[in-house]
Amino acid sequence: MKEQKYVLNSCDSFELSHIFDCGQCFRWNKQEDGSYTGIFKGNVLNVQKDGNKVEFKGICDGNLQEVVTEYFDLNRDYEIIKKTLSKVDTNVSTSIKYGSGIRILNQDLWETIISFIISANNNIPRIKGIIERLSLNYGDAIEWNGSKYYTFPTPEQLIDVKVEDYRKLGLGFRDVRLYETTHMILDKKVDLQELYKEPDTVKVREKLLTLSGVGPKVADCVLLFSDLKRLEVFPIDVWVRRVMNELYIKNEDETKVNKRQIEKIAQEKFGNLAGIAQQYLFYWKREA
DNA sequence: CACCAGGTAATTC
DNA sequence: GAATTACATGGT
Repeated sequence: MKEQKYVLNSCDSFELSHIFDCGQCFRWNKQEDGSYTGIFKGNVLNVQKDGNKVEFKGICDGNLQEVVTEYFDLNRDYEIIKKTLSKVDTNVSTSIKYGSGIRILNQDLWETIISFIISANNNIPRIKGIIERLSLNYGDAIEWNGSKYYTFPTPEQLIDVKVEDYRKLGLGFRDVRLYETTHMILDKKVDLQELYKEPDTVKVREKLLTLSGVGPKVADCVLLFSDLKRLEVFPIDVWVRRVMNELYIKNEDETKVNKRQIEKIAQEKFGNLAGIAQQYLFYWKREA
């Protein structure tokens, strides 16, 4: 673990607020100076944007440039993606202008699974609080700039944690799900390393769905937001259902809109970029 | 004091 | 099988 710094001199499609506030991640917090500090994959990092320059500094195990390139998916050309998606229609084009600096992160698979199990029927401030308490209690402390940060606990660090312990941390009814899924992964009933090797997204999805507390929505978020990175996946939550109904279906009662219908439209309009389109639409609708 | 929050699983029809 | 309901917790 060593202190490192890396500066990116040109960066199209990179806005801190778009990336960190679009609902894909829970451990990045805005600082008073406008920068963001976060903990991911055992690293503590502060990201500051100044004009067209992005400065990354923090404590990192490997080479910071490589770590950042991977995590922020910097080798993917979002300008081309935005150009393609903008052609779909004016609504999508508007949403892209609104969230022009969004990038979908390559987050740790295990952490993403647990985080989105916690997200079920929950709100973002509370989700963040629960994840912080989990990390504080069971993760490793990393000191940086006079503050302590806590890594997200590994499955092994949770091996002896009981359902009641989770309940005390304020997890609510998700306590059992977290316990069961942790042990399914520890026992390799679902082998996370194997998931990376499976090219068929449908099969990976089926495997994720066997985990406790993982339903269609959570599985899709994991496929899209983790380093499984399946950009064709289109998670449907209340916001996405709302915006898709408003734009394309126009049913009187959005809660009654058929999920298959939304998936079909998303596939037809956005194809293998559906997940990215979902993020622009979600961010646009939630912020507006 | 109802109602909601990036749903899921169990139950019921 | 599709539709309904319980599930903790903290904030309006």
